[in-house]
Amino acid sequence: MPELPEVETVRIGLQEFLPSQTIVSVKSDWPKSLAVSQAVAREHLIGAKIESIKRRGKLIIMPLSSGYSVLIHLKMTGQLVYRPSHGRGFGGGHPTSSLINSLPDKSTRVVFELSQGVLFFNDQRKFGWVKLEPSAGLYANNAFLKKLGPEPLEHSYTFEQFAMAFKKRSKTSIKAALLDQTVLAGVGNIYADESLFMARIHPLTKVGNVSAVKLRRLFSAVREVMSLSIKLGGSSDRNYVDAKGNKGSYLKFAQVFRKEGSNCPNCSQQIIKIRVAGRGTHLCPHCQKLAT
DNA sequence: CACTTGACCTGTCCGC
DNA sequence: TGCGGACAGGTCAAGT
Repeated sequence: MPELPEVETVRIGLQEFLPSQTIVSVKSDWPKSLAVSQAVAREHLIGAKIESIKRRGKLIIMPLSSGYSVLIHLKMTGQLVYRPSHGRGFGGGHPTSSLINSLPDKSTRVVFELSQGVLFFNDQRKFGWVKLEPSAGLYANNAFLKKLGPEPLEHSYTFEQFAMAFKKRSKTSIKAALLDQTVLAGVGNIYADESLFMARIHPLTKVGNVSAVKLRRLFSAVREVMSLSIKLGGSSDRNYVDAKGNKGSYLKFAQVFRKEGSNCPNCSQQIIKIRVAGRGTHLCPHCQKLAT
């Protein structure tokens, strides 16, 4: 479920509470969720201090004082929810409008007991994972990180980089290329569909058949759509919540995603759902014509 | 090599 | 109400 805007929203939430806290204990009941041996955990995880919360693509990275970093991938249904210890609320006197009432629950896979609270990693489908790797050379050594394409929201990211990466995928569909994390990092199914609609490109269009003008429009659309979603706290279908357990509201503003059967906001023809690159894909067949 | 498909899991929804 | 099958926002291994 979580794509770049959701993971960034989680990161922002964790950043508020976790840095400088010490990890007291870590427990897991599903080995694949916590891919860290007991010995390594004892040596480099327990007793270490969390220094900061970073994000790369859809991956959360927490550098520790031990010289190791905790890596967390939420995949489809992962949640990272922080609960402060008794007497240490979220502050401001506001009640926490959390949608998750009591934790742990039946999808809790990993529990991090911290010096001032508890961090829960919940994951209904068990696709997500927590790993621990040395911080030195992490971005060059980690198999996932070293293949990851550029961050689309970095100011330094240019259209030329974007176009260059797509050029190498000229025979595949534009949607498959957008979802390819080695082309650019962080786009998933929701933002692929929304970006392609905004750029008026049919998802099945071969990359090589997308005009320069439309490719430039797509570059802007990806950044616009994901920036807006971060402002709105991401997209919540049924699983996604942020670090406090709150849902995001982006889907209220979605133009085509899960809108099949309703009218296109641009031309009022019916939005349809098809299958592209093995994924449910939403588009307006009138606004997004297949270029050949 | 580029590209596509199935597997990893649980839960929900839809049609019979 | 019960049951089978399709499907769900991600990524990797294995296939063509």
